[in-house]
Amino acid sequence: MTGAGRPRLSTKKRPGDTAREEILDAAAELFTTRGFTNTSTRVIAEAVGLRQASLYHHFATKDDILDALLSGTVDAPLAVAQRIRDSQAEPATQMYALAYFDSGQLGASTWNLGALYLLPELRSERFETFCDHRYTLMGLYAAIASDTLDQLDAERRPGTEDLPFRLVETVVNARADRENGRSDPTADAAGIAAAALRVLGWTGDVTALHESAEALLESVVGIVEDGLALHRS
Amino acid sequence: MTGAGRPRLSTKKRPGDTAREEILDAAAELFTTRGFTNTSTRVIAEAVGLRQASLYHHFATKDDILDALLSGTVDAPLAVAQRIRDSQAEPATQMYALAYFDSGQLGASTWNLGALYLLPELRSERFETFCDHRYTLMGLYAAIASDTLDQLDAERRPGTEDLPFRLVETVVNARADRENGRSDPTADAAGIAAAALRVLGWTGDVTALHESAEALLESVVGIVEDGLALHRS
DNA sequence: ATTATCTATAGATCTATAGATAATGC
DNA sequence: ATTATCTATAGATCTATAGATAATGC
Repeated sequence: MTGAGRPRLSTKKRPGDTAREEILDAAAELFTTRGFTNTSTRVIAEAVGLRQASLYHHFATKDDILDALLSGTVDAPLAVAQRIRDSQAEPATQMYALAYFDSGQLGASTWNLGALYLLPELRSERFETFCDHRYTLMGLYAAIASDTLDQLDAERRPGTEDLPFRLVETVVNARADRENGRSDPTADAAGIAAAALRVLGWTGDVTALHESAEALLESVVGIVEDGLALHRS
Repeated sequence: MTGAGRPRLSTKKRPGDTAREEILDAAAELFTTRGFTNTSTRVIAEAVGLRQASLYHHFATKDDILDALLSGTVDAPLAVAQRIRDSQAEPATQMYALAYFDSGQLGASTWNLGALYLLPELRSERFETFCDHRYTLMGLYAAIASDTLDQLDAERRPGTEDLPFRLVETVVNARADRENGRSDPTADAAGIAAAALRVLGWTGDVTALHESAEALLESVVGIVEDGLALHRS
């Protein structure tokens, strides 16, 4: 696996099977801890054990590194959401499953990349694809939430169907504050999923929902992961 | 009010009674639309109609500008939260009032400064005071949420008392997405406040709560605004 | 005299490109 | 021959300071 090419001056410093993965790992840490604009290509290269110019063999621009990282965070949730929506499960089960899966991912990923979603830089055309995917995911959340509301047939306030998505996103903020030294008794993935349903007006028992959601996810996540792995290779 | 000092080359371009206010207004727009690190002191000065170096007569560093903006967003909510907590109102009324006031402010402020809360730059010592104030506010939310949970005496999941604060913060994300061209039927302040209570397990009628919260705020906000104005002068 | 601006600039960046070099693979 | 690295550098920034200048205020 050492392969062709002039050898590096430095030994390997980052996990990853390819230079590309090593770079993404270093960039993810640096972007989340020091900020995107504040992280120079030189410090990324240093963290990997490369010279600054060598990054440009793998990524044409610094924006491309950011895009690769962000797209990596939305592809899996989007595929899962689509399969959940196409399933025959009850809306409430779909809602719980989606919120549970995503808040689990956001909470457990190596770096808190969700903290980059608010970057004004993302408004540039370069990130249009990523933003489209994220908005599609948001739309699926709203659709499932809307189905759930229909079933509960409580009074509907405008905007309520956006709240489950927003609630899941708060995992990012809670994690950022925790990493800033704030010791928080943050809600876990099941707590967020349950809250997403309460926000929609669900007042029933959550244990049964948790079970059916787990079953739904089991039938969905395996297929998605195979699909993504296939896509990558 | 033109006052002493060499005249500017440019005419006035920003609202504000003092140069300081003009600078803060321009910086707020630029930091939120182009990012903090990505906004140079030169473009701030240009937006105000000043030369770059002239900024330094009013702020010693660029960080000081950011700190002034951020502190401005947390001082009023913190004062309001403290008075609400000290009031004799029911916990649920306190919770609703606080969430209602803050999401109103976050949604209606001229610039979406809340989008800057996740900046890694804030980890530096320079912003310790701001972060402390924000964490104090978070603590007051948690305390009021905890009182509300006690009164509802439902089963308590760990982390639930943090959710109202997080839910209010989502106004920032919804607004950022809306300003990015995403047309959202976002929940308004009353919608967020009601959701904050549902998340805690409140299933009762929200109309009465809204009324009592309005009354509580009326008794509290006037005093707070006088206090802050006094403090400023 | 004090104030708020101005001009000019030092010194330190930063991104991306050009072209050389040292491996492997055929 | 191809690949992945290296060295060197152009050109464009950016923050903050030094010191001059043109008003008002006393």
